[in-house]
Amino acid sequence: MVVRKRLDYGSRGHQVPAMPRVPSSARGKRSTRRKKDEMCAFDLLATVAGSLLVDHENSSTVPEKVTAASTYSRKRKSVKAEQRDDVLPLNTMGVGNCIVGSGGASASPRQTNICLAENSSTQNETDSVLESLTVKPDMLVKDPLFSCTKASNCGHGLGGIPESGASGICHPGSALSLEANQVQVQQPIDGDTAALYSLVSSVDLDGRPPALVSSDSSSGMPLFSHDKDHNTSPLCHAEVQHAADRDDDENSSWCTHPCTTGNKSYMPHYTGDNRIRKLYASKFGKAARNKMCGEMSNKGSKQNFCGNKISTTRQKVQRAMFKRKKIVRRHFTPSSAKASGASFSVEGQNPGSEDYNVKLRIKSFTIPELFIEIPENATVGSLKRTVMDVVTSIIEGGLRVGVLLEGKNIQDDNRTLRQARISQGDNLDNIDFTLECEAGQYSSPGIRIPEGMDFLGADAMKPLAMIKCEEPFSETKASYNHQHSLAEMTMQETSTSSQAIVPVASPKSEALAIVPVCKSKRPAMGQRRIRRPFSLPEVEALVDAVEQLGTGRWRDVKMLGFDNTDHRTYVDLKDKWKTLVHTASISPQQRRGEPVPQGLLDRVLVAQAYWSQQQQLSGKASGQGSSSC
DNA sequence: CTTAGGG
DNA sequence: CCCTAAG
Repeated sequence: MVVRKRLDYGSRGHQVPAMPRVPSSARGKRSTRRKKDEMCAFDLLATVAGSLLVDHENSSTVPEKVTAASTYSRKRKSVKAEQRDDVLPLNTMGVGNCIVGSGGASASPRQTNICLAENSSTQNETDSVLESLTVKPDMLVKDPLFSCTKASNCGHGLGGIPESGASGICHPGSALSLEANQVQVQQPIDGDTAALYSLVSSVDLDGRPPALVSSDSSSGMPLFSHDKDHNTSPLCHAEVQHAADRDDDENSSWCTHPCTTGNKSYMPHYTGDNRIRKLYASKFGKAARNKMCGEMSNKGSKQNFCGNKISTTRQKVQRAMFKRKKIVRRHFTPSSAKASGASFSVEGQNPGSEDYNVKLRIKSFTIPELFIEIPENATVGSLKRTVMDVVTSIIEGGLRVGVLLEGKNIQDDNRTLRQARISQGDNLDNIDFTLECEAGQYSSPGIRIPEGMDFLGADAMKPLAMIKCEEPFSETKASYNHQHSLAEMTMQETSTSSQAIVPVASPKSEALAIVPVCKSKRPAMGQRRIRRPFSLPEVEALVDAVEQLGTGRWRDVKMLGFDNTDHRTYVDLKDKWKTLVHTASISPQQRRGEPVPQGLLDRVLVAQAYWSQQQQLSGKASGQGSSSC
């Protein structure tokens, strides 16, 4: 193997003497890092997809008019996860029940199931190419509470790394649908259309009914003000429990102090000045920036706001390194989600009076047009995760609820349900809801499952998926069908209007699919790369390379052992070495993650000791001008 | 762009 | 894995 050397590396010898055994003392300094509470896709899905029951029991306590505006935008809250036991694995690929994102050591068991239902008859089920299949996350929650499960590590599959490799593409006609728990809300039958919107909308982003929003006095970060009108609408009887959305299993080795890892002794609320600034800047700042991007570009005022994001040239450079071989070929069109199959049942209807009970249920929630490019050896788990990320991205952007009566969109929010004839029994079967991306917030036009993830073969639960944004113009697109092309062209042509809503014929839904096109040049700017734990072969390669080259030449280490691995930068390798040294220096009981063979760890310690000694010596030598050793 | 080191 | 100062 040839190591290309830089010119300025001429002086150092590369021969590797026998390495002395030296007791290790290296102990990386570490710190606890709390993973951002990210909204779990499952929360979101359950939220959006929650069956809706409109019940008119206590109409007397209900304000006559509830406007949509009063409950539209809610602070997103996570809903306490409940264990569910009726997951419905429908994976037709025979993979069975696959949990996307294991809960790890988190306190509450959380899991997410996304089932893949195959709709197309054209694919080969025996190979593992997830091609042309219908992605259908299917979730059932049995009880009427607003319960949901979640994958504790979901939500941060962002910031993908482009990679070369063949990819398959999910059939554009894929539909993503789910059924979820029920949310009961009470609603006067004579309420406004807006009130109906509100009820649907109120279970949207936070998974909490509006009436309960303000009750969360214990919520951790009171950074957002609650809605003022929270008490104006005691309509919801959904029992919603909330809890901080933890990410307990996100104990990245490079950011977790050994003392704090085992016990989740995080300090969620502690923030020193600096820390608070940083946290705020990096997390909310980023989020805010992203939002700003969407909003500002929506208004066409400062489209390049995002592009000009404060970023040092170094960062750009470093990121550019990842972009070099970008071959992202997944495309996802976040079309509007249509809550289809809404069915109504009417109880005790009393047409003459204002007292009828109307039960209204959204049975499923469909997101048509999911384009996912999938490499040959992607796993089912990776696909699930991808879908999760996609859906999260969609829903996080905010959703707008529309009400369709007999296919016609009811625009007037102030009309009463009666006026809108929604109260009439004979057309209750013809009500649909639409959920549309709010303000074109969707920010992940590219998504991709990296290939080559399963070095060890088996872990379908690894968080493999990643979302990757790319410039719409960059490379040749894989050949999609017309529909895709249309969406794609649309994206390119509406560059100034990320809010543009483009009708796209959807094979799966008779209704018009509305595609809010969000096209910002760099939608995922600032997205964190997905965490990809080093596999054993990778570790071996790293150790090999470091043994030969030493610890100060990470670029060469990369070239020696990871030259064809785009997603590992030399910084990554350096970091991994750091963690390896740390891992090797702690007791095996304290180690987490994929166990590294002790033999390898021993080599790590030896190499580390040797090369650090070499560095010291060379430092001395150069300091003293001349010295031989 | 690379390294080194803190977060 | 991110960020950044410093070569």
